[in-house]
Amino acid sequence: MEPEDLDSEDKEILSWDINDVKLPQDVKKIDWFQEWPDSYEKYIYSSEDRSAQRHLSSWAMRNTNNHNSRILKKSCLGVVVCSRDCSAKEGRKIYLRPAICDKARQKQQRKLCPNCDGPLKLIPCRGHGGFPVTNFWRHEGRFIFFQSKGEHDHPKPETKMEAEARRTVKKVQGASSSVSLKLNRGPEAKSVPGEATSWGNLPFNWSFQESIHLPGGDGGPLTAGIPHQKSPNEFLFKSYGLGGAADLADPTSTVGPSELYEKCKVSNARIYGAGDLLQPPVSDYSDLQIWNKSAALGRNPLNDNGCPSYPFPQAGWSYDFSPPQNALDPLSQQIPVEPPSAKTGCLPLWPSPGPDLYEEKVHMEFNSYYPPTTCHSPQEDPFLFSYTSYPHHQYSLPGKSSKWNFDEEMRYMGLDHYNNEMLLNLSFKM
DNA sequence: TCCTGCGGGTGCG
DNA sequence: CGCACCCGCAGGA
Repeated sequence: MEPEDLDSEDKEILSWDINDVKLPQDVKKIDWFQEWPDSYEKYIYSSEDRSAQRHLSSWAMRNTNNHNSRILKKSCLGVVVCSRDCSAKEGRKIYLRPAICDKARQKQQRKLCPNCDGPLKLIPCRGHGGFPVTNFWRHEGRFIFFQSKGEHDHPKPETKMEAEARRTVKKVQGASSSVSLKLNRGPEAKSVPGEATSWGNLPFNWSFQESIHLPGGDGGPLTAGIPHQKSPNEFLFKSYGLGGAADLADPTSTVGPSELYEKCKVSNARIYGAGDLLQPPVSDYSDLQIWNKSAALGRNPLNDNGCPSYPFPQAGWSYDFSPPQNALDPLSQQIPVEPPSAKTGCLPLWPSPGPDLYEEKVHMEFNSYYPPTTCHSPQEDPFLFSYTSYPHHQYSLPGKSSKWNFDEEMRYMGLDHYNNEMLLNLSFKM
């Protein structure tokens, strides 16, 4: 949003503070959920945004009692690193997610580095005047107001899901090292040549996206040349094992951040709908086919399944179509959509998917098990599968998925399935 | 077992 | 008074 485009009303909406007695209610633009809010940022989410409802953040944020039941305050715990500063494969650093629970965190710090068995150490966050960065959440009417104070002065930890998946895998590994991975593979699953096959390799094959140091980078989180810090392709890399798209996914690739982002745009475009690139031709109604198909089922194909069910179209609401600064919550991020309107003159989502791509999408939606949500976040979107050309990952979830129909998938896709999916993908990486 | 939110309580500036 | 932080509790996954 350009400042000069702001009218006084917009300015008023932007000038709120989380502590204000009265927060703006005439909100015209709700924000994409920000997984990695940093600096002094404010966002207004829909009260139906599941990620916002859960006050999620990929930073390790713990609850802080501010003795104000109206405003939830959370403070950052920093990141757990290897005190030996060891490096995993491809020079990736170990940035673990601090446990939120105090006891669990103490326990965590007694554990050893999963890479080198060295002691772990917690780097506290001191990004807010020497104190941890704080996030504030406040539910007000149809909106959830978010405000962050401070700038994280440490690398990003694993995301919550990565940490959970790592724990899960570790548990599985400990419980039965002889369990055949075949149990987790669908009949169509194929191992990818060159992939490691040990569970023990897991974390270093996928979970340390934050330590990815692109050539020319500053060694910190991905920022240079990229307006957000975590591209969907990073997620694809770590969770979907898109090793086939080496130049996109491989953190050791010589592709620089800007180039990477340019390449990302292709697959991001549909989702983020950002800028000129993302404006689909008005004549392109292929997405509406999906919409209509699903409308027949009485649900919004783009945000159903426990994702915010925005009244769609929602008069008077729109989303900022600039790219989110952070990756979306893969869990439940709705895709902010705006119906075709005189205002934007464009359709909300993918830029210009041709018929073939559309067909592929439909095929995958109905015939393949795919990342379990129809909240098509960039990370999960089956469309990205088509773009990223990685057919190996069209597999079926044994048993359960075989009886799923479209409607059930819409209904049931959630974190658990997501995690299942992650594990399935992990198995491909190993 | 851990996450999350709540709230009582303490200490500091 | 605001803030950071400790602690325990409860509900949930």
